[in-house]
Amino acid sequence: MLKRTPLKTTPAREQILKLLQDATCPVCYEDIKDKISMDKATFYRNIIKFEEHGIIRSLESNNKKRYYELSRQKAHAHFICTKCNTIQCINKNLQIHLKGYEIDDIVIKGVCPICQDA
Amino acid sequence: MLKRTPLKTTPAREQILKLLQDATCPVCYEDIKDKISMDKATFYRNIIKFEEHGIIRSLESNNKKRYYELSRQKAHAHFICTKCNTIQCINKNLQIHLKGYEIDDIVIKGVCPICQDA
DNA sequence: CTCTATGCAAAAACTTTGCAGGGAT
DNA sequence: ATCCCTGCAAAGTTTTTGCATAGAG
Repeated sequence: MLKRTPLKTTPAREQILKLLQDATCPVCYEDIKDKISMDKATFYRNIIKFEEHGIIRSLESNNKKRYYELSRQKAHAHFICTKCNTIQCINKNLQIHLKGYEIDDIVIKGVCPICQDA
Repeated sequence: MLKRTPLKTTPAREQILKLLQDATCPVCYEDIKDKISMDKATFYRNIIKFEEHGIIRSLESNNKKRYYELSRQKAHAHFICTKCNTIQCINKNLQIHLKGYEIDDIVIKGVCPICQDA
């Protein structure tokens, strides 16, 4: 992934990308900070670089945090539970067209089945 | 709006609700701070109360800010431009069903026509 | 060897909280 | 008279920046 960009390959970058690769849903810094060995400044600086080069996409939950995923994954919608703040990927094909608008992501907000039971 | 709740009617609350009523799209604190005469703590505390009582809904743009609108308005989708961070209301009827999920809002992210030209 | 990347600490941006005083019912 | 509401200042949370050093190509 890095080879196609001017970004140098470093242990920090490999760690971040490996974790994103293994993740089944978008993750935020807090989710992975114990699994990586680098300063938060390094993490965020690399995240910015990755976004600039289209390696990852980001979205924000309603808990103030920003979540990241590899953009290599096929474009898909996301469901954010406003109770537990988890983000799930929706693989159902949702076609939405808005004349003149470029659509990059669809975020559905609501309450997930688990939180509805509680 | 306030009469149906245990919340007392105060000048601060009336100002906030009036501004939300006049707004054509969701607004954040910064958008209206010059148009209201109250401390930001009062603003945010009232926002929280309004949400608790279902008077308003909120959503976050990708600029860290939270945006608010009256929930009295018919439910509708929102388009967030990731370039200029504006939020527009989409009145087109988008029906999305996800078994077991309660859907409260649909947020479409992308690039608006104006930013595409630039 | 050069320029990019990193760590640490401090700052920034937005929102929340503590506390004492004021106001609605 | 009782609680709810408000302003001010300070703290909290997540992300960003400055600066000196380390490391990749």
